[in-house]
Amino acid sequence: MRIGELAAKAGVSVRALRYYEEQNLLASVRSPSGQRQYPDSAVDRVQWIQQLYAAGLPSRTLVELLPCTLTGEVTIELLGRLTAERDRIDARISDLVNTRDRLDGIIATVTTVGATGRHCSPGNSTAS
Amino acid sequence: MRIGELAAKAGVSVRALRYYEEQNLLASVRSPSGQRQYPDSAVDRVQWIQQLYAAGLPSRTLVELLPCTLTGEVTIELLGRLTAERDRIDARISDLVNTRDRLDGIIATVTTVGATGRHCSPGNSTAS
DNA sequence: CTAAAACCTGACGCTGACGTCAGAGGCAAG
DNA sequence: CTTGCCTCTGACGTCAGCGTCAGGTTTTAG
Repeated sequence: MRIGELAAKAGVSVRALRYYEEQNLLASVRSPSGQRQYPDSAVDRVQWIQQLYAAGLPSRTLVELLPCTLTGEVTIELLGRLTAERDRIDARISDLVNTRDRLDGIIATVTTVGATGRHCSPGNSTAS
Repeated sequence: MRIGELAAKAGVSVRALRYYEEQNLLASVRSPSGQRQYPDSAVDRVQWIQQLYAAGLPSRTLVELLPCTLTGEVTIELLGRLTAERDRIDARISDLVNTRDRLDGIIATVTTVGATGRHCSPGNSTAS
């Protein structure tokens, strides 16, 4: 498939795909005229890249870890990096849960509310 | 307290605090000579700001939501924004858990490893 | 009193993951 | 053959949350 189709299927922009190639995250075979050709498997790969980006991993890290997350072959250093990143994600999860719970607490104190634009505060459930 | 002390106590840079003020996230009283003065409560406030930043909320959103997360007073629209952000954080947590689990799966297939620099793959537990 | 440390206001620099525009070539349809 | 969409390679623009430097004032320690 060509780049436009891959972009559509993976839900990213064409620019993003060319950027991934620039970062050595995604390879392509070139047609005689220079157009990029991708196998079907590229869709999953791109989505996995997106997921790791969303987890906060920068492209440098992805360059190192992406191959082994797909082949399952890894050196012991890479395994260390892998578990380290996993732990960092774990930590971020904890932080987010913490923040969400705190927001929930705040929301709970002002749950009972009047009409649009009205003011409300903790003791304002059925306003006088 | 002055800005340097606040920075130290809150664990952020002086520059960050001035930036927060620029973004109307953190107010200060000025001494006659123009130096910023903060109350003790500013430490908690700054840490809360940091936590919300870490949760992915941009400063524009913080400007709207920060006051009511501290006073408990909120309009119904703000309550909507508040729960919306909570839900977005929830979604991010789900994504991260998903990613972490996938990484865990990958790590599990290569857990038993040999010496530094050695190669390993799923069936390589007690290498020959 | 003086030197160091802390503070001030601009204002430009940085990083990362792209967006976007320019200018040119490819490719199937009518 | 030309219309129109897709693709190509640069290369500069963007945005956010600060870092950092310049050049000057204020506060503090000795």
